[in-house]
Amino acid sequence: MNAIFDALSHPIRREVLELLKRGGMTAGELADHFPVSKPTMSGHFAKLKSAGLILGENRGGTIIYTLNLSVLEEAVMGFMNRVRAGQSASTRTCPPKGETA
Amino acid sequence: MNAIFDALSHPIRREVLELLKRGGMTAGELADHFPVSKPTMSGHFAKLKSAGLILGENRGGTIIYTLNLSVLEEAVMGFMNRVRAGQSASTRTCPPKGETA
DNA sequence: TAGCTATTTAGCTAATACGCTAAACAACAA
DNA sequence: TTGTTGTTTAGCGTATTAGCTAAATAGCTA
Repeated sequence: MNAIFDALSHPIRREVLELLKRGGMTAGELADHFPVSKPTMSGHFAKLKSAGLILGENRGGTIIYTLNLSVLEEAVMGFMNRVRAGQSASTRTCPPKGETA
Repeated sequence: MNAIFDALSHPIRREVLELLKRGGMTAGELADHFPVSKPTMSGHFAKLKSAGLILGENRGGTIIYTLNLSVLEEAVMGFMNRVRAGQSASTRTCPPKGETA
């Protein structure tokens, strides 16, 4: 939980997650999207990875990072549900089961 | 966006939001739930307030904080939708409109 | 082997964040 | 006015974070 929200607190790291939504990208490709050095980006990747939000696959010299969406979903939606618990239907994200949207 | 995710990065601040889900509480009531000093809690309230996540109403000497859920919803769900965009139906949070859950 | 590309690690600086105590401020009661 | 309660502000110490450059590591190609 903590590591995940910590990881989400930096705008570059949130944007990395967005870039990965369509599939894997190499560390270099990702780094090229941001105006900071590659070592700095490597630190951001490390934080995202240790939070479990991305996975790194080593493909001979280059590393392909992919989004681990389920971990993000579970942490963020779990928190939102805890904050919303007991709220009225008007603020629910989804309709109750068995009802039409 | 940034201020909101920054505010969410500290576990005490997330828990404050959860405590406020059922209604307003005074700064002192909130502070009593945590093992840190009141000045420290005051700093956490200030951060939550400047992010727009809570509102403080001054009722003669004591301050009542309330959750501003819509700001939290908009930021967090907005981000989740950006990260999910283009994902398959199996990972969607809600069923498409007009379908039964 | 050497050389090239991709990425991380090491080491540093500067800025930010979090905690504390003591003091200040505001509202109310005696 | 004095005291009491509730809360924030001021000031400080320490830890963490984010950025940099330079160097190290890993894998490929020739």
